[in-house]
Amino acid sequence: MSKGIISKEEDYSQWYTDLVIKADLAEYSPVRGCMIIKPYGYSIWEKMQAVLDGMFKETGHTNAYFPLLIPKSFFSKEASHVEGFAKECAVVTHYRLKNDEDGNIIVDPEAELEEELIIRPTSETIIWNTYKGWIQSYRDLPILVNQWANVMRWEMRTRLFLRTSEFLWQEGHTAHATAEEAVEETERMLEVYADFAENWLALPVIRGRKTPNERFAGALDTYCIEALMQDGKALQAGTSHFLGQNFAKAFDVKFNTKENKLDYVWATSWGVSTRLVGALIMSHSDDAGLVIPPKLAPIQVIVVPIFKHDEELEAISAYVKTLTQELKAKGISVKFDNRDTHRPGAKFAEWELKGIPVRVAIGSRDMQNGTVELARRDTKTKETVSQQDLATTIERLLEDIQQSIYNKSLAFREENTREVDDYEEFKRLLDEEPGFLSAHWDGTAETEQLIKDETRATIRCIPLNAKQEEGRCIRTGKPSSQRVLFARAY
RNA sequence: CGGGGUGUAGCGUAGCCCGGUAUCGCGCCACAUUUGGGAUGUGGAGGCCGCAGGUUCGAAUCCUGCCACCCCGACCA
Repeated sequence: MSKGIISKEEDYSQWYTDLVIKADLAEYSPVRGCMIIKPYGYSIWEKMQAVLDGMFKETGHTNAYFPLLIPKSFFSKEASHVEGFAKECAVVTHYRLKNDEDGNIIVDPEAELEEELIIRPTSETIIWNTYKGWIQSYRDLPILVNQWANVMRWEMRTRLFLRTSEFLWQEGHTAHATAEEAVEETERMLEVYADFAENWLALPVIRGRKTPNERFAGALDTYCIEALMQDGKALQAGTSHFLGQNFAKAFDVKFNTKENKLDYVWATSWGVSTRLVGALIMSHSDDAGLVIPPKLAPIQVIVVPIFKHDEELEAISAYVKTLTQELKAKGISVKFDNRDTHRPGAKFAEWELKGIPVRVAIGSRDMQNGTVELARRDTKTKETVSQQDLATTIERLLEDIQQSIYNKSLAFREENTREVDDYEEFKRLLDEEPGFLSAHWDGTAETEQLIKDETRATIRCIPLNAKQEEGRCIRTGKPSSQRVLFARAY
């Protein structure tokens, strides 16, 4: 176990917080519910952004930017949307401060805004207000826009990365001529997220649809990817919404069809956030610190020299310089930790805490033998290998780590996904062996709510690949045609 | 907003009942010895004891008010 980090077993949620702080990912800010993302944490987010952005471009999207502030009146236009977000909006009411008689800074009561402005909790309203001006004809469609932005939702209970009042995300907003095309887009982007989660985050996810209760405010259908964390709780890792014509109607966005008829535009929106950093931490890390999948690690290889004298360090440095060039030629990022202020053991612990996938330790003995000590973070194993073709050895090792982290997470999820047909057993499992529970549900919001009230478990999703199977609702015994996934969730 | 708790050095804390300007550890700085898994020794710096009043010769300690944060619940990517 690492210094200053409580073990996962003892207190999972404290373990998570310790890790975020100790690994230098983020810290608390002076403002409640907001966090400071530190350079190391931000560099992970940047890697995610770069990959996702590439995927969005690949699927035909382009980036744009819409304002942080949204006129309050925009919000009231889509009824369920207001209802969903009203309780957590920060509102800007004034535009000036001044000094009062005592010299204190106060809000200038004279500087009240005519129309209050909402700090965006999401951008559908301002975007659809804008799209109205962009769309007249089917020839203007589709519009495939994404924006990278911050948003604010005044959360009551916050946790670093998982739920903060302000967070960073991307939100895609597309406009289409037909419902089919919009649904296709919704599903396409869900698959982009699933692909990203599985092949980059090494995080297996369930693709599914939300129940009406859990839908995005203003959506006709919400698709999601759900992941299982190491404590058996579920985490929604990304969502993609089919918005139907709701926003087009609210903002009066009509277009001329090919048949020269007037119709409302079909919409989608989809997003993932810095919550993914939290998902990354919670799914792979251990008591020694972070475990970052190689494809997202800001530094993939750390090289630690072991030396007694400057001459030894020089000899090692010369070798490391060559190695570094070879690794960089293969697109592998590497850092040489030649600080003389820390001893090797301290460096090992530090880089383990930060989750660097591969460590190369090299001392005089290795230099004589033509070897290095190669350690992998995920399994904490190490072996002595030849310097011959080391860059290639490392390249393969990184691929192997990426795959085995994924396999491990997948095995964990499979072990902790259980089919249940008895309500008492359902409740027992939630308490004693938390994970996904696959159970029949009668399809009503009432039963869903009842189960939630009684067990604190929610329907995470209706899996897309679920097989049709006759059964009886776990709570009411009414007939059901397929299983849905329940879990306690973040 | 309800229930519980905590504010003392960068971090974690002792002291508070029973008033006398603050303890210990980590970290930090200097020097020396060290370096194949978190080094050791010696010396040193660092505090408006959350804020504002009050009681008192004297308040981290007692009293009053305020503020902030954390944990548990209702809301959520």
